[in-house]
Order: sequence, then structure tokens, then C-alpha cells
Amino acid sequence: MSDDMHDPLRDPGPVIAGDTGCESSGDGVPAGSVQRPTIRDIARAAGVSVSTVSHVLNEYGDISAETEHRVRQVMEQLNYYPSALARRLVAKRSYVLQLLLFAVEGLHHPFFYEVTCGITAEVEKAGYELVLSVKDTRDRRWRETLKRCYEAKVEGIMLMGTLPSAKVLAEVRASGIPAVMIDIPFEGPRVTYVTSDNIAGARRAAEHLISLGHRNIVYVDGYDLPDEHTPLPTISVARRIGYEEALRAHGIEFDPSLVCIGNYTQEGARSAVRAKLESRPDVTAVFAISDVMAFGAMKAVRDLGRRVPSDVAVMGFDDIEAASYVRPALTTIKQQGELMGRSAVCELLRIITNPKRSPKATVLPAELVVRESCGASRLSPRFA
Amino acid sequence: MSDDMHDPLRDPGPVIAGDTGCESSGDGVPAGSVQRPTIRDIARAAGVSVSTVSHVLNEYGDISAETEHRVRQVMEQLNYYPSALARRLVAKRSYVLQLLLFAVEGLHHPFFYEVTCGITAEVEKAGYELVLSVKDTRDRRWRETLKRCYEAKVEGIMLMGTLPSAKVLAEVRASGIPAVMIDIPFEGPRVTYVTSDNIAGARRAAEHLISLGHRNIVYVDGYDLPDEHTPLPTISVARRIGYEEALRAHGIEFDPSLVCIGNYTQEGARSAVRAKLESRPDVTAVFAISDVMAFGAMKAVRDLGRRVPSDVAVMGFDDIEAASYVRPALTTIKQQGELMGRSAVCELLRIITNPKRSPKATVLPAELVVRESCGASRLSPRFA
DNA sequence: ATTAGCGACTATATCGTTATAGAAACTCCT
DNA sequence: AGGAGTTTCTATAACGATATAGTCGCTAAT
Repeated sequence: MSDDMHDPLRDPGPVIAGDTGCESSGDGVPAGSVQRPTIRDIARAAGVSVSTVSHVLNEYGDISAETEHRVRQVMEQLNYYPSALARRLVAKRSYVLQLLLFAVEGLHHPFFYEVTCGITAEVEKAGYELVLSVKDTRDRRWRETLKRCYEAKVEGIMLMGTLPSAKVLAEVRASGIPAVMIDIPFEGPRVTYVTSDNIAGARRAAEHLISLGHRNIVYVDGYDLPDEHTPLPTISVARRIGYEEALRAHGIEFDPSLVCIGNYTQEGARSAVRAKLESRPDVTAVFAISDVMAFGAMKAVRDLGRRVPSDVAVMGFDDIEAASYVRPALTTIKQQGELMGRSAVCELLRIITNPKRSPKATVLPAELVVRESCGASRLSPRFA
Repeated sequence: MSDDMHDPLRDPGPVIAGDTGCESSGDGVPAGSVQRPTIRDIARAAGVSVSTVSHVLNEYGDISAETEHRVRQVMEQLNYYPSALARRLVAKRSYVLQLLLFAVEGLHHPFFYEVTCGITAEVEKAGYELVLSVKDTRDRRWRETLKRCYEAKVEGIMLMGTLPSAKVLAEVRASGIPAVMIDIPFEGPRVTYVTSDNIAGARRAAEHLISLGHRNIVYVDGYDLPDEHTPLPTISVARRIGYEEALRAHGIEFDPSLVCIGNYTQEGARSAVRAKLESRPDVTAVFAISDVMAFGAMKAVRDLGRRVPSDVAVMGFDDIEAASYVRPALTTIKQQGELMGRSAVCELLRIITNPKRSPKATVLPAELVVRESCGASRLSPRFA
């Protein structure tokens, strides 16, 4: 065990319990920061001009081996790192992509995390930086965040989650900054989106339930926008279409009273589903448009002393890790989160680099993953 | 439904399945980017000097109401946003904090996501930007990422996850950049850490099991460093200490053969625990140092046709969301992820702003959350 | 001998801001 | 009338890099 760790490990210092007690204004001086050498210092120390150093740095190839070696040596000695800030200023490029995630309350939607991982991987590979911003959907100050993007000359924006308003989309499009929306079908001259095939996914989900003999299927929707009137192109809308298509295709009439709102949270879904199950004893299946809400639905079923899947089948959407942990394991629609993130970045880079080409939307397959929570057919085996 | 969405929603365009087909080098021109107006354009249009515009921008208070109004109007009209790049260059500050996350393979550790959310919230509040970088632990090119931090003149670094080498810590400390390690007890002149009280947490976990009558408790450790010899101050080490302390306090001798490695993954833990249970039929409890591995342990128990908790009790560590979804619900040690992230940022900002003050480590409480996976006492009720 | 071409290097303007130090016009005081 | 002090505005040099357009020798071709 190293010297460094033993002490702090055994003598943990003050234990903080509640608040962070942090009210720093951010205006403080960055004092104490060591003055790093500049290109001028290198030039002086190596006895050459700044131009020469710059040429070495950028591998112009017109510097003699001897001089180059000397310059590199000095750089090493003085621990020199060229300032990205200055470089970006003259290049008129920021090399920054912004990921803006909107989420409610706990923000605990594991799917976003998967997407984010895909994004970082691809951003890094391309030599860009990713600035991450997580905002509460109910926070009205999203304009400030966009303002930051303009000031920072962000080269591309990715939007994900439950937007606070359709105005966000409009403003991003109007800004002219290349953007890729994640799971939000919205387009513009330099804007496009990456999404799972939500319609087909939801259709498959509903069809699976129908094929197992279910007719009265509760649909657990996500988030109800507070007081917004502009319709937002959400996954919620798309999945609803797929659900209704499947019903129609099988001659089942859509019953609006079977729809309830789970707010994308476990507890929200739990109480909504419980209420629905109590008022509609004829319901035999629940389709929640997120796995987390499906977990809530499973709890609701149990709250009423009924069993999953024998009494009520439960279907999710996302296929987050936890879907395979729960018991019964959740039957759900798999979204390829990581791939979605990667695709978003790739398309964004294409829009940035090639302004002629009109941006292309990407739709990733959403496939059924059968586990246990929907059980087997309630029809005769011949039908299943 | 808006015009924008109907089309793309119904006609999803090309469906991409596998690879992203993205090999962009990042060197492309950012072509087509609209030339945004500069402070000079504003000055010219308003008929004043750049200095005047700058003074308006920074609220010097020495500009007449009339002039100020005119300048602001022009800014509005021309859609002017001051370049953060240029500002930062003269201010010699980047206003950037870097979060560097190291993780293995899937990267799917929900706990990191909670911490990240806490971090973004606090970073935003302080008027900084957060650059996120996720690297695979096995990726040897971590120096490049640090080099980026130097070049970008990042003001503070946060490190989280399973580091690839103790050298990362040494280098960060040597760099002089303020840093806060998350769940890695490591200190330096401008470096400190935020951690859960891992020793106490693990002690509580083990004590809970012991109090329920368990004597032979398998300890599922996390990641085994590949070929590294410098000891790394990890949560793994700390939790092990707590586990052994509890044993000692209750007169149970520590048995090294009860330790196995789960690599922080579900499947890793599953096979490791299964093997251990097969060779040691006397084992009645498993303590995994992460919830995800505890899920794997639960599966292992079932693989062998045994039951949780009646045959084998399972204890986790983290209290991720899924811990309450699984059945039996997981008894575990709660880490306050979000608070941890917030605390890290706050301390980091303090180090940045106040170089005199020596950095202080923060230890957050880690409490036992009793659910179902450890069941009740196997001793007489009087002892439980 | 002149000129063209090449290799190795450099002076200087520039990127878009802020900081520093002043200038011009005006009021106020003696 | 002459300075001191305000108020309002401005010229210019930074910040740390790159881009552009040279310069200065030297060799090779005419």
C-alpha cells in the first residue's frame, strides 16, 4: 500500500452529511495557477523565431533536422503545451460539440447513459471535445445554455431527453449550428435526427402482446408537458402510433381510456397503472414506453395482489441493463443506445464538414427481446 | 402535429443496422459556418469604438444611457454574441472543468451516471463548462487525454472509475492542475478526493450479515489490475478493510479463499461466485462490492438451484436504482452518488479559487439499506 | 555573369476580446 | 481665468497562437 493512501484512508477527515455548502460564484480568481511557457518562451530558449517553433509544431517540413531537434528538446524541458485557446481563435474553430440533455427530476434514465457513452467514444475519436450539460426539463432557463453555445462557438449540438418546449428545437434550427436530435424527429437545413424505429418497435411490442391473446392493453405514456401548446415530436407520439397501428391491424379498437401517464418514473407509473388496473379489471397486459415505467407497472400489479405475467403481462421499451436483472425478467424492445450515440456524432460531423450535403436522418432497428414478463400465450398452443 | 415531424416520422429513411460507418478524421473544414459579427462590427454599426462596446458588455458603468442603449440595440439586431474563446484568451482562464471517467468494457455502471448528474448541476451553477471524457480502462492512451487537458488549460480535473494505472494519479498531481478524485483516496498539494465512507460501509455490510448468523461470507472484489505493480488506492482496498474489520471484531478469522474477482460486471461475478459456491458448500452469504456484481451473485445462486436469501444471502454496495427493482430486492450499502458529484465540484472550485487553503478530503456516509436479499436472522430471534 | 529555384528561416498582421492609460468636454471651485 | 475633478468615450497593446509573404544564402541553369 502506498504512503499516499494509508493516511487518508484511515483518517477520513470531516464527514459531510447533507448539503454541499457550496455557493461559489465562479468569479473568483484562478490564482496560483502556474504560468505555463508560451511559444515565445520556446523560441527565445531555442534561439529561433516564433514562426520556426510554429512550423515545428505543425510539421511544415521546412525546418532542418538539427533545428527541429533543438526546438523539440526545449519544448520538452520547459514542459510546453501549445494553447488550444489561441489555436482555436486563429483557426476560427472551437472543436467543441455540445450534448444537451433534458430530463426530469432524478435524471435517472439509464438509457441516456448508454447513449452518452457512445457519444464520448466517437467524439474523442474525431479529435473533438464534448461539453456535457444536463438540465431539468422544468427549468425555464434553457436559453442561457444555448447562449453559451453561441458564445463558445460550439460546432455542433446534440439534444436528448424530454425537451421543455418545442421552442428549443426552433431556436436551435434558427441558430444555424449543425445539430442532431436524439430520438426527436426534427429536421432543418443543418439539422437532423437519430432515432430508434419507435413506430415499428411499439408495433412489435403490441403485436407480441396481441399474439399472446391480450386485447385490453394499458398504454403507459411518458411525460405530460406542463403548459405547452406547440406539439413536440416525441418518442411518446411515435410509439403511440405503433401501438395503435398494431391494434388496428388486428381489428382491435383503440380505447383512449386505457392510456395513462407515468412521467417516465417508476413511482409515477406505479400509481397510474394501479389506478388503471383497479378501474379496469378486464385489463390483462400493460405496455410501458420505458423499462423504468415497466418496473413501476410490475410493482403496481403486485400491489394489487396479482401476478406477473400470469395475471397481467408487462412489456417495456429500452432494454436497459436492469431489464435482465428483475424477476420476472422484462420482455422489452431493445434500443441500441450506444450505437445511437455513435451515429449521432458521425452524422453531426458530416453536417459540420460537408455543408452541401443535406443531412440524413438515421433510424435504428428496435427489436423485441422476449424474456419472462409477458409469459406465454393465453390462447391454445396452435395460436401462439 | 407540426409539419416538421410528420414526414420524417412516417418515412424513416435508411435503416442502419451495424456499424456507424464513420471514419471522419476531424480535420475537415468547418465550412459553411456563418460568419458571426465581432465586437468591431458592433462598434462600427453603433458609431462607437470597440472599447465602448466592451465597456457596455462588461458593465463598466461609464457609458451614458443613450449610448449604451444604442449599442445594445445594434447587438440585438446583428445577433451578436461575444466570443468566449477570445475572452478566455485574454483572461488566461478556460472556465473548463474536465471529468475523466475510466471504465471497463460496457461502461454500464449506473452509479457513475448519478455522480455525473450531480457534477453537471454544480458545474453549471458556478458558470463553468464540463468536458466529459470516457475512456476504457484498458486503453493505454490516457496520456493523450491528459495532454488535451494541458493544452485546453483545463482549470480542474475530476477522476472517476477504475484507473488504468497509478501513474495517472502521479501525473495529475505533478501537473499542478487542481484535481478531485472521486472514490479514490489520493491527495497532493492541490489534489484531494471525495469518497463514500467505504470502510464503514463495508463494515456495516459485513456486520449485518454476521448479525444474521453468517460466518462464511464470500467477498466479491471488483477489478483485478492487469499487469500493474504500483498499488492503486481503490474502493476495492477500502471495502476489503471494512470487511476484515467486521470479521475480526466478531472473532471470525479472515479466510482468503473466500475472496473472488467479479470484474465489476454481472457475468464476471456470476461465474466467479458460482465457482466459489460449488467448491465451498459451507458458504451462506455473499458480499459483492457493487450492486451489479450482487445481481450476478444472485443469478449464480439460482444457477445452482439454491435460493436467495433462504439458502444464500446476498449483499451489494452502491444502492443503484435497480437495487429496488430486482426480486428479492437487494439489501445494500447506499452511496450518495449525486451528492458525491456535487461535493467534488465544490471542493474543486475551492482549490481553484483559493490556492492558500490546503484541500480537504470529503467522506460521505455510506448507510445500510435493508431490503430482502439477506432475509432475516438464522439465529434465534433473541440474537437478531 | 545573371537569374531562377530551392532550402531554411523570419517579420508581421491577424484572430476577437479586455486592460491600461489617456483624451476631450464639461462642471465646479477659488 | 485657471486648474481640479467628472463624465464619457477612445487608442493601443496585450493574450498565444497561425498565416502570409517575405529574406537570405546557396546551387544550378542559361
